[in-house]
Amino acid sequence: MPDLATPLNAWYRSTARDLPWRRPGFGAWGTLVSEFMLQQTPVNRVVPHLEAWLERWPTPAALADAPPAAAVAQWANLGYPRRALWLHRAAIEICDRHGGVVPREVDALLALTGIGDYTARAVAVFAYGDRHPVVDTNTRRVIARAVDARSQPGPAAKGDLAAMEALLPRADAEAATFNAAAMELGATVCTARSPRCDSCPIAHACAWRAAGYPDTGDSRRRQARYEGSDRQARGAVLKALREGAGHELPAKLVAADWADPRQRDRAVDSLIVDGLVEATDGMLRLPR
DNA sequence: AAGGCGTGGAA
DNA sequence: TTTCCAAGCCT
Repeated sequence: MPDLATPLNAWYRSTARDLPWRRPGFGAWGTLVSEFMLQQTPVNRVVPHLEAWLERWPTPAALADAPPAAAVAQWANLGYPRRALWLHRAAIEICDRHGGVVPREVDALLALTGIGDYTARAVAVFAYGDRHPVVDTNTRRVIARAVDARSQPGPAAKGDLAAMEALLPRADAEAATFNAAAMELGATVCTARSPRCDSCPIAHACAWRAAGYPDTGDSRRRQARYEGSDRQARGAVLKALREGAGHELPAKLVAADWADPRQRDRAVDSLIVDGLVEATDGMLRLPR
């Protein structure tokens, strides 16, 4: 396997996007919040919400002191609102277990609510500069192509970490840059559709290119249709509560115009199970 | 371990 | 219009 880090890191240093969480001294809390928001939400939509969030809650303690309803409401339309609830819980856990300081150890990060293999290592690497493999969907696609000569990655697997570890430079700082560079390449050049191989800094070393760009199939999961789904109904219920005064409304008025009333009720019930909604004597509200 | 979970922009 | 896709996590 040829060295990918030297050309990729050089490319990153000259062309990487200027993003808030890449500013020097951005801080571990900012990094943690950004990573929560970036879980399945595009970069461009995250940036303004991240800045507003950190202005309101500049520390884990500040968020931990707020009611969960405030976090869910501030999350606005970023999607997957359970992440707001999980981030709020993580802030409480950081205060309870770590004195209000975002932990540095991967195991401690993994033990926080809403943090998995990706986010734990992203914080340890990008906030603290430690040496770990950081593997997201971009990195998996870059490795699938450059190393495994496949057109698309398989489903996320534990072995992904070892595959990235094998490519990682020895020095901490170079390893951190390589982690970020692999993600950046996947996000801007080695994209899922229509990759820009002409502009790729590691095209000369790419196994997929050497093999003639074979279509090796696509094992990714298909997302269920959103229009008319329970998920869309949940979204409508939560949107109403977010925008209601005091994040509270008479149950009968919440998404009252939803076409299928039984689906609406099902959505409310599932939101209550998830802790995103509370019900008391005819009222629905975001969790206090 | 396969499926559920929001939202909006691009192709 | 429909489908795809986006710095995943949890159960």
